[in-house]
Amino acid sequence: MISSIAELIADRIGTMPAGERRAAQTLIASYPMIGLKTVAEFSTAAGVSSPTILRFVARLGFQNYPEFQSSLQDELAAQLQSPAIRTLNPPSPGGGTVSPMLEATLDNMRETFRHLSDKQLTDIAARLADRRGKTFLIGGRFTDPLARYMAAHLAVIQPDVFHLAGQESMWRDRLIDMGKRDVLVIFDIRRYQDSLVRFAEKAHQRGVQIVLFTDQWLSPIARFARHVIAGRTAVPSAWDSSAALFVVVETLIGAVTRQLEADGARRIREMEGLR
Amino acid sequence: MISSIAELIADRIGTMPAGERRAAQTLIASYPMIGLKTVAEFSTAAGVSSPTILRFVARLGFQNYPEFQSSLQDELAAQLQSPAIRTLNPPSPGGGTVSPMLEATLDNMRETFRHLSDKQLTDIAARLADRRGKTFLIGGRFTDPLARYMAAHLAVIQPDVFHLAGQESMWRDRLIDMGKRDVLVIFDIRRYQDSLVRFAEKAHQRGVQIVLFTDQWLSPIARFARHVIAGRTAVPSAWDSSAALFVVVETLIGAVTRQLEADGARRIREMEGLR
DNA sequence: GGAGCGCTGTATCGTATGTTACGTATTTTG
DNA sequence: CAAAATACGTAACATACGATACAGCGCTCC
Repeated sequence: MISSIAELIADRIGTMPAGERRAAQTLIASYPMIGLKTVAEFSTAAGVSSPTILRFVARLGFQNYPEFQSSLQDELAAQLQSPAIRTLNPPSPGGGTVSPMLEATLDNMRETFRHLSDKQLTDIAARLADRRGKTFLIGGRFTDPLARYMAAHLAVIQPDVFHLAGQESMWRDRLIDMGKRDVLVIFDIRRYQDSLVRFAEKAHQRGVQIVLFTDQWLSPIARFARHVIAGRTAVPSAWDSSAALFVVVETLIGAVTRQLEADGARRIREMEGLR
Repeated sequence: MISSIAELIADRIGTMPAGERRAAQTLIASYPMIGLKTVAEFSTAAGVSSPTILRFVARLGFQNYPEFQSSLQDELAAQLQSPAIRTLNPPSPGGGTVSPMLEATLDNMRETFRHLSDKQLTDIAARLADRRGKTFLIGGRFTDPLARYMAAHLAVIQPDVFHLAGQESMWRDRLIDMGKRDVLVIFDIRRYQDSLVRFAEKAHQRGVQIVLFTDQWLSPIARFARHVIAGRTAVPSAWDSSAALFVVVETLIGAVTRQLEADGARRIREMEGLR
């Protein structure tokens, strides 16, 4: 079974004429980067002419050069999605139901945070800690618990935190309370819910700043969002995993808490007194 | 020091207008593959126009689009040569908010699963998949979302799944419906809630099998529980972390789903039909 | 409420890129 | 050794890609 272009080349390099063989060798030598550049660059790097490069990719079975490049890109993408850690850490023995799931989840978290800068998080935290406006949270079918979780914590350290739950008509009417200074935190992963998209759009029209938690494919709500957090969700299971997003939520809760330290502490003490 | 384009984006995304920010977000979401494609593909993926993409790369400091692509390619090449060193998000200096939190969370998960045998999980999954009895789920102040999350998933693949919410008096009365064949899943971490303990005790007296999700210090409910899952919760934050428990929940959901494969699949198809 | 500014998309343009045709060189075969 | 076939490069071509000018729109600030 031939799965990569590199293998394909190794398979056919024997039957190639001299010029094309040089092309093949230079591609293998710095695989696959040269193949992503232009035909002209490729040809000079290999010391042959452009048509030779084109004949080379044609011999590999591609209709044209762009198709060849797309194939290389797909390969790269697949390679990048399964982080090196997985190949370095042997697929832990036993192979029960636990390990693959856990490993994938850990990878997801690392990947998610790799694409998430410290600055972005502190920006969002600052926005959430800004007490001039209200904070609304809402989630989809399976992600609403995340919204609840976040709301439960934020509500402890600051006022005006509202989790939008129940019937759609219920929270749709809350739009009337939302304005420019307010923040709407939305959780929406595949399959994206129309009702949420509509809600986000209307909120956006009212000037509400939207913080979106979604998957790597980005919910259409990203159109309206001020901040987008894209978490990895793929795991060897029938379901998508929200664990990475969950960890981001906890991180954010921690960051907001730190920013509200002074006020928050007093508030918490008061609360304790009320219990 | 800014070494990667991803960092560059994170640094400037705050100062970008809406359209360019969408470009930035889509690039980050599937970094860096989109950036290697054509402007047209990039723009449609981001839902903006081509000029916006070009303005975006210009704002990042590149003279033109090809220069931007070359830069991405160089980054990729460097990354591929030393897979072990992932330079995207450097171990944030100055002890940022991200790293310690994430590291602690990952450690928690590894520790949690180290003390959790495959057998224990499959046992619990089997119990939950047993359709002769009903399944009730309930959680504490901050862990109730976990119960909801689990309930939302289980309810899709089997009938008789109930999340106990609302006023204490509401779910206390549901005790009347619980019997020997039923399972009660309880989430309770510090500070343990008296109301939950009392509820668990009464359920236990009625012969209900209790599955307890708690922290490493074990809620008093462990006395009555048939299965106890102890997750690590310590993180460098003002709050405890439920992330490890969350991952266990997802793992369990996956395991139950697998056990109910045959029935579950038909059930899901039926549900799809109803939508 | 009006004027100004900044952002965004449409339409157009120039050009770099991939592609092809053709002539020359090189190798192969009878 | 001659003749044919194959391989390769040069040069012209067409397409599609990135770049730019311009107009419409919304927003902010007087």
